[in-house]
Amino acid sequence: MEPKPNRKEQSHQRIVDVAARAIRRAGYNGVGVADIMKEAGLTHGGFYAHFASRDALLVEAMQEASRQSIANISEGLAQGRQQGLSPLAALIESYLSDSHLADAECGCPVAALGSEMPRQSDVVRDVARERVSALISGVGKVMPEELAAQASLLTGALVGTLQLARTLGDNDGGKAILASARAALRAQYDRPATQASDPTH
Amino acid sequence: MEPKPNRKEQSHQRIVDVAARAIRRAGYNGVGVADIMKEAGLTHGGFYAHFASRDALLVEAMQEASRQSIANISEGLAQGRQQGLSPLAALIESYLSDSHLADAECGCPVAALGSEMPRQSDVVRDVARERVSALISGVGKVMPEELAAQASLLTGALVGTLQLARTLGDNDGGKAILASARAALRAQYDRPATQASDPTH
DNA sequence: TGTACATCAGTGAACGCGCGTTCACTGATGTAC
DNA sequence: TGTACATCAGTGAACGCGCGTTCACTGATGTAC
Repeated sequence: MEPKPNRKEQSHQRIVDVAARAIRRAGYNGVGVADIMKEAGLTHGGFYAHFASRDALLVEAMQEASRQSIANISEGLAQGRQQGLSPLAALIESYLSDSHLADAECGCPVAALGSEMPRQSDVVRDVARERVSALISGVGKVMPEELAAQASLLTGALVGTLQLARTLGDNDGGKAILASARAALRAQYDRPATQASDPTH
Repeated sequence: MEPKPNRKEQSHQRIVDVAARAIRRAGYNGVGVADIMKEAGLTHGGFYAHFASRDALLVEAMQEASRQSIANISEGLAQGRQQGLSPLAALIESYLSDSHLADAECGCPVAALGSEMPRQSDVVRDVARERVSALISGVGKVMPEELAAQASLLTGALVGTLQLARTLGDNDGGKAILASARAALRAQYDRPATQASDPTH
């Protein structure tokens, strides 16, 4: 299928990789085209041979960031399984981990960019919407069936709690919030014998 | 104490009011000094007679936005009480209401700016931290005592869920998430006879 | 294997624009007499 | 009540800078013979 990427494709991928990290570190508006090209070992003039516009790069960067984040989460689930955790417990522990607090650059783009997504141009917002929907349904697949109706709430809780912790700081303040949220979520969702709750009430 | 604001104080307050809405609508970087002054009926040249820098305005705008948001939430609690809701149920219903989804400009600044807060300059980030802490403790005061340990998790859930809904859009997609989150939260937290859960497990 | 040439990824100077900030000036407000 | 003057909030032109974008050019890659 994809035998060996040629020189241009390698450069393209390098730019997208750099941008995927840059937007999570500094926000959609936080890094310019010239910075990204420089970090990729190129000069800014060549940018438009790879992308029609800055927005077009943001779209690819969002997709790449999601790909990386999904891989990270999958790895967290696998590690949790080895430790005897349920998939849901492993998700909670890895998403709300101290390392995810500290390393936004390689973490979930929805948490890193949540409040900025509604304000982006149409193409960027479209891909953001898609990544949010995918995150919610991914979280839902990790939950036991009788709790699936709470997938969007749990997703919101994970994303929001991480943001609050990051605002308080990568120190005791932020870590304390994560620890308390992990404990509360596991007490709620991850009891061995879960009595089904009725969300329609 | 404050008998009657003179002309300059009136202008100052008008600029801060405009900015408090602008940052929630367009983000910290979304509106320039000139735009804000224009919307306040002034020209941009006079700005630095009121503020030492753009950042100084952002600090005051954050505080004003929080003041307004706290007033809105208090009003929601009062309305909920009239309808026979518990304080916690009223908070959930008003924070995750369709009108809060649609009207970010007048809503909670933590939800509107959550992912951008960690990236601001020191002074802006300091006030953001303070507002986040105040929001968490405010949420805690509305919760029954045995659930107080979950204040930061619930705050994260409210903030994150609203952001996800806003990204999906002020339409069926966003509204559906809010409705499901309201139902799930009230089923979890707002049962008439709450059996205390043990978050320390 | 070696040479001639076409292709094309990347370079770097330049553009127009909007931003935060500065400053000399204006014109209204309010006080002194 | 009316005039003269000081104060000061607000004006608008100008600044330097960084951004996204364009484009003529360079130099390396790879194919044809």
